[in-house]
Amino acid sequence: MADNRAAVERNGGMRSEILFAAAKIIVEQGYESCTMRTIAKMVHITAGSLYHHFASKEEIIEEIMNIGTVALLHRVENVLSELPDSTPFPERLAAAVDAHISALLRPDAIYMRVFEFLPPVIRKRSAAMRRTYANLWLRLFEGGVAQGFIRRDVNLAWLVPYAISAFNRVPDWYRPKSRDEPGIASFVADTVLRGIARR
Amino acid sequence: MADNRAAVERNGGMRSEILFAAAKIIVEQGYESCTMRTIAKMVHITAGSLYHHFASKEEIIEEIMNIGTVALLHRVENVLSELPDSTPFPERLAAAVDAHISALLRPDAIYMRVFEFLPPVIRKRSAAMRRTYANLWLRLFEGGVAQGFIRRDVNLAWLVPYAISAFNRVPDWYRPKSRDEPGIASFVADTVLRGIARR
Amino acid sequence: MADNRAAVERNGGMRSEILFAAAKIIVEQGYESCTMRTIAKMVHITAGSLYHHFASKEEIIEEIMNIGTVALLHRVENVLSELPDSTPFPERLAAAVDAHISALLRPDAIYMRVFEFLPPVIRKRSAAMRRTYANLWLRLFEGGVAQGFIRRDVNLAWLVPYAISAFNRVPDWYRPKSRDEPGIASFVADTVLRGIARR
Amino acid sequence: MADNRAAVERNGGMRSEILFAAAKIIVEQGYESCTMRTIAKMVHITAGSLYHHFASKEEIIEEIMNIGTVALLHRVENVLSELPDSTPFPERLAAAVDAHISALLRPDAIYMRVFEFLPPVIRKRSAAMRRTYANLWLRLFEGGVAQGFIRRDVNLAWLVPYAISAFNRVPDWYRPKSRDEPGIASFVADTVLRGIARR
DNA sequence: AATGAATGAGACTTCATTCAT
DNA sequence: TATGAATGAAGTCTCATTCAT
Repeated sequence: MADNRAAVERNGGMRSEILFAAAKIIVEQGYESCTMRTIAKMVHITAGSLYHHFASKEEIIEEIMNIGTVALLHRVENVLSELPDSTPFPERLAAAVDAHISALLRPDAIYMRVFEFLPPVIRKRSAAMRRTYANLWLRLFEGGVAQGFIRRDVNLAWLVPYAISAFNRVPDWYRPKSRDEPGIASFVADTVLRGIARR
Repeated sequence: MADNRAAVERNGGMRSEILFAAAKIIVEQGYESCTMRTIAKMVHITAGSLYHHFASKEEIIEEIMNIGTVALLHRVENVLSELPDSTPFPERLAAAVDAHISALLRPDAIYMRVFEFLPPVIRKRSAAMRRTYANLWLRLFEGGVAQGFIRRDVNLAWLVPYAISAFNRVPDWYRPKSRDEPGIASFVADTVLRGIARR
Repeated sequence: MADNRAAVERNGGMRSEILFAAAKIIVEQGYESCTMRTIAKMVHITAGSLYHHFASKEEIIEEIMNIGTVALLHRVENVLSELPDSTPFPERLAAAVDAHISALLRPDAIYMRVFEFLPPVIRKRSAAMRRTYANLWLRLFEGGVAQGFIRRDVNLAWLVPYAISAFNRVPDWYRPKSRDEPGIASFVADTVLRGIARR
Repeated sequence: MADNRAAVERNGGMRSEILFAAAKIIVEQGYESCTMRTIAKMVHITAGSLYHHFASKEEIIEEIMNIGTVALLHRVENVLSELPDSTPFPERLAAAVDAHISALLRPDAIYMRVFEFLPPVIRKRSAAMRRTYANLWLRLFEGGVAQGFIRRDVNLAWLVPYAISAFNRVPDWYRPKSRDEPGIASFVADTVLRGIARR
């Protein structure tokens, strides 16, 4: 459930193996190294055989991108929806930031990290879904404003992409020491919260 | 002087024309579109002729990457060094953030923006120089701590890459309305400062 | 009976469905579009399943080609054999030309039209059968000579392929206006007859 | 001047070598055998190198097709324009038929024969030029009608494609015995003329 | 019979690079 | 310096065919 790899695996083992292999290559070696040949080699078939499972390379990449985006969206949505409605904003924010960042940091959360490695041209294709995700955060912050936790002069239209882009880059520079070190998500959530808090 | 194009121009006009062309292509069309042929076409020579100026494509890319990093480094260094030593940390931070972000947002600051478009494999080659830049920010923040503006519990080893990566992504989502709108850099500097401030 | 689809249907419905599908694709979309996959899709099976009915693509194509040639041969033979032996040559010629051309023009006469769409390499394989068909026409014309309707100086060895190739191309350029317009066959028969007639 | 290979050769030896090689393969082995690799092999370069001379395979094929069509058009046009205006229709027809057919029969007239080997989809691209050629023949026949050599009831809209398609197929079946045997063109011209003649 | 997955060859094309001129 | 032609590797993709299930 770290990402929906399990869900994918239900139908067509090879199909999900291919998606996983491609995602792994992208995150570990970069988008340029992700060719039909390298993907095929990783799942022990030939490049041509990939076309029995996907119509094109584009389809593979797009599917990976969407899996990752949807997984991230669902994960944060779920975490927030499990909190009582009465939960104060700081706690909600901490939970959401933790959901986002700790998801990215899991060694098996390949799909969610893919997006950051894709060339801009391709990224644009998931613009709609990314906007949905951004809206989730916007509503979260709007709740914070309504509850009086956020200064009224904070421009939420800037805050949302600023925050999300900062979250997304954490795996680039953060090397966890112990597997469950919670510190980094707290640090980020705390820094963001104080950055926009009233008082 | 937005970046050190002038400096480059000293040794051979064509050489710098090539670098500029390659950088422009990368930022405007993506790394994938930056081939020896597209570069050559932009400077009105043939692909083969590029090899009279550079030993390989790698050399071109690497040089661009370094130019950008060095330019950014010098820019922020200069801004900070022009401030009196007595300048309080908040002001220094604001100046540095503004230097970094507004540099990236200038339409002609091609070199500095290149880095974000390069594949990870290539990016790694400028790790040393990026570390130098990170150290500049580390010293800045350490000053803030020494002056008592930053909480002692803030992990600067996390803060620096967190902040820099957030800065670098601003051009991805921020579309300036008027040419000289200063708001975005202030917003970022302010949010960061409050995020780490004592009290 | 326009072609011998009925005869084919005796052994195995699927077998003839495949042949018909392949012929249809060739005539309507061109030989290049006729792949094992496109054939399979048209008969609602998979490409691999085709091999339960035919040993190879070659076999399919060759069979179609032969069906068409044989169908044409039989059709013209039948028309001629139904005429009384006393029928004068001009009438026999008109009947034969009509049989050939109007067969090609029928929307359902797929098999007979296939030949003109096949690459030369493949066409050559039906050379023997085509020669048989040519001989039919040769005998027809020899009858015309014997009856004194054809000038003695006409080289029948040239006339036969010249005429047949002209007939075969009619569907390329002739677009019938009404379904039963008989004009085109008459035109061709008339032009050929006058072209070789005595006096 | 049999075709404009000479003219082509003036600019870029390799370019015309490629065109000639491709045309040769198409006529001798069929369109299916004409791949970038077979073309390249014939001119002793690699497949990739072909792209220094042509942007795509399509460009090569189209150029060949046009060279052939134009060459045929010019050839017949020239022959007719060299005849005095007073030349009676039968003589004009004989000259035109001879120009067309004997051109096709020359061993070096590769380009002009290519058209008949191309798949319909590709042929359509030269429809305009082929129409121009058809118009040339239409005017020729209209002259015959005006001079009273052709029966008024002959449908010229049918006659033109009927005749041209018959001419084009001559190389398929006619094997010249001596190099300059003129018989076949006379035979065809004669047969056509009598086929449509008044009286 | 039928399928779905796989294959290996080969299709067109692009790329960084080399080198004689 | 600059070029234009060439290369070899690699890219995506299609095809006829095979075979265990």
